[in-house]
Amino acid sequence: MHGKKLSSRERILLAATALAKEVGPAHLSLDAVAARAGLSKGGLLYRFPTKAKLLEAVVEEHLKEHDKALRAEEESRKGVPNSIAEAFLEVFRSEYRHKEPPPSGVLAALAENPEFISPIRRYNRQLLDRMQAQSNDHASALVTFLAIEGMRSMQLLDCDVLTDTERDAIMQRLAALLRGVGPDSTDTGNILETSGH
Amino acid sequence: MHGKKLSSRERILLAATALAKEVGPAHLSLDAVAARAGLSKGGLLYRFPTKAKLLEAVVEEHLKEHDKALRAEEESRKGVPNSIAEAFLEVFRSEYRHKEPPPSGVLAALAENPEFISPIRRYNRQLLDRMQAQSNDHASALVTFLAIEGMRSMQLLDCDVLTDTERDAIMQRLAALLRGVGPDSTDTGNILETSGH
DNA sequence: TTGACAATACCGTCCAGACGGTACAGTAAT
DNA sequence: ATTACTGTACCGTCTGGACGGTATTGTCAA
Repeated sequence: MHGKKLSSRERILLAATALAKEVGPAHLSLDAVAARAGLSKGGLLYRFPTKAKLLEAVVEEHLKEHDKALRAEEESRKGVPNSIAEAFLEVFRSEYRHKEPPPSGVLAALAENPEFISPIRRYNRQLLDRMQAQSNDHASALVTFLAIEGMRSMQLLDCDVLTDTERDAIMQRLAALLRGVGPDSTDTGNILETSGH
Repeated sequence: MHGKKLSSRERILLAATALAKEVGPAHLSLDAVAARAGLSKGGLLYRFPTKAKLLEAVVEEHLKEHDKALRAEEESRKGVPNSIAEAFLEVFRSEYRHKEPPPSGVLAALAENPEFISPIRRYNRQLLDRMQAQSNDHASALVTFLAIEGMRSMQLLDCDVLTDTERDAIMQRLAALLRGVGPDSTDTGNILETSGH
């Protein structure tokens, strides 16, 4: 197991996320975060001088972590068409397999001030651009992105209704979409070969 | 224009939703709702004895409205395969065309207490069951549901990154999926294995 | 017809507690 | 000396909600 000792910054960020889920995003208090992270309120405010800074860091950290995982998956697929969309799918699959909890801290940030999630908006837009730039079927890439965002959002909003079977079926169908199987695959059966222009 | 005479209940619910968006879901206060709805706090508390009851009503109202729109679309498609998924898609399209604001009140309810959205979870589960019960291609219905939920969630989370062109492309692709365009839709189990050739 | 009462739909005030943030003195390790 | 805190005390503000009062309308028996 990862019996690592965490930095206080990490402990604070984890505590914030855990508490946001437990008490509801609107009731995340600095006192509670400090207590949960195992330090005093003074110590917490030493690291993050305001609640806003703390929540910004929560969002930033989430983004950094997700990007790291995505780049890693991308690396192992260089050159393959739709590699980014496939990597995105795989990251979600992996998150799910490892039962990673939803980033409820992000929800707390949003609840506090909707502006706090604009880094995520920027990131997602860039991601979408990169996806489409190396895809020969924009619509499929888009649908994949959206369906996965849908699953992620459902988890984030504590509103997941899918069975494991359904989730598997979806992921398989998305993988098929990305490989060009599906509508008009009969007359464009050479997608894989003609991808490199 | 429309009828002007709204009941105080309606005014309150609308005020709550509008304010949740303006001040951030976590900062929705009874005082502000009362002021916006044009009555006193006492009056508000007369209609909704607690904040919890108010937020429950917000969620319930949202669900009722959505269900009404969905049933109407369904009605005009009786018997057609995938009619529910198609109706679901059409409801979203219509919401978007009419620029209906996202149900930010629901977000305030979630921020206050994640339990408040469990009616939505139940509703979505039932909807999914109904969708699949009259579909011959479960995976397509699921993907449609998810992609639309994805778009809806992005709007709700103030995180929409799609251009109008992209949204159109997605909806067209989803419509095609639902019509069963493409290869046989009976068994998609081993598509992955047969893709490399 | 009238007087008594009751239900509906609020208004205005007050308050205990929670929360974000400040201030500051002290400590232990580097 | 600096960094990274701890611990306590405190302040101003906001907020949910309780409470008592009020205006209007309706009901119904005498």
